[in-house]
Amino acid sequence: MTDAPRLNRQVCFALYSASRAATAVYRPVLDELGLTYPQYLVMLVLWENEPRGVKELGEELGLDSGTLSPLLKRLESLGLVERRRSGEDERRVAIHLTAAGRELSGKAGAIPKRLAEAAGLTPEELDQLHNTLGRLTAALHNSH
Amino acid sequence: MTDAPRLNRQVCFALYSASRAATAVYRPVLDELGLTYPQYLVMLVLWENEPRGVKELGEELGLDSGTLSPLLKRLESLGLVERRRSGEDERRVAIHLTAAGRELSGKAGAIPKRLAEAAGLTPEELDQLHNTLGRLTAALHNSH
DNA sequence: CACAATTCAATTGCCCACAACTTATCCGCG
DNA sequence: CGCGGATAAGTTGTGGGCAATTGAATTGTG
Repeated sequence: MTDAPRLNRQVCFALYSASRAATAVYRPVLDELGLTYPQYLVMLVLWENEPRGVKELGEELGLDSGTLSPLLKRLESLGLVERRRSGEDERRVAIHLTAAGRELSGKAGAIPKRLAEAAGLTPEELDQLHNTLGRLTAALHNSH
Repeated sequence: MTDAPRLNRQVCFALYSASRAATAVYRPVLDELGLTYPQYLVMLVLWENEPRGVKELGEELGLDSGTLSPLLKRLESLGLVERRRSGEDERRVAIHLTAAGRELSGKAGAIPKRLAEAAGLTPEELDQLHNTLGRLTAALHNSH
């Protein structure tokens, strides 16, 4: 018996722990904006390009309508977003930013620095981590 | 303006995505055991050493009683675990494995290989990833 | 000894993740 | 044209995470 399985359990657990630790660092900052971390991710996508359909958002973030529909309703009730049924295709709901939603982008701009500061890694290590995680995620998705 | 903030958003999102992708790979295998991923983590800790108090489990896994109490009740109703109020300190609840809980360890032994196979990374890369994630998590926790 | 502060587990309430299902719309093909 | 399958979004139900609170037991201190 080698200890390989044990190492792998730790890689998986390490991912799970690191991810929760990262969102915990974001939490107090996002609290000031009144956003949760997944809501912040949705806003990031919209700040890049809007309007977007629910399905498009889901493809970017890897989330389904079961997660996004209520989340988007909350963003709408916060006044950051508007959901409009598409005229051309009545099945689609286009998510538009409101003026308040667009404004929030400014306040959010300083946020990512927090993680960089808290990470305790060099820029090279962060870059390599990003690269490895990207390949890992792609491989996991392709493994059925 | 550099694109550093953008890179960092991506590192954070990459962690979140990779973690979900990893648990998605585990899900079908764990389904056969009737466990969720966090339940599996609790069982892993118990297989190493039991009985354990709720707080001890929480420290190993970084979870609080709000998460663990209902999870442990589910494990108990599955017949894998028993919760016994400690005699010496009536505040504590000791989590014991049942015979069925101990048996499950055998079936679970082959699981970690799945992630290794699905990961598409070399053992060296996995090792380095594990190391980087460990340091990252520690730094994030120390950053208040 | 007595009382205040601490500790442990559980509970409540909110939000996310995801499977399974529903409803409405669209599109293609006979 | 009309119908059958595909597609978009929403709903329901289960199980995490996590903050805040509660209640019970223990510990520390005067």
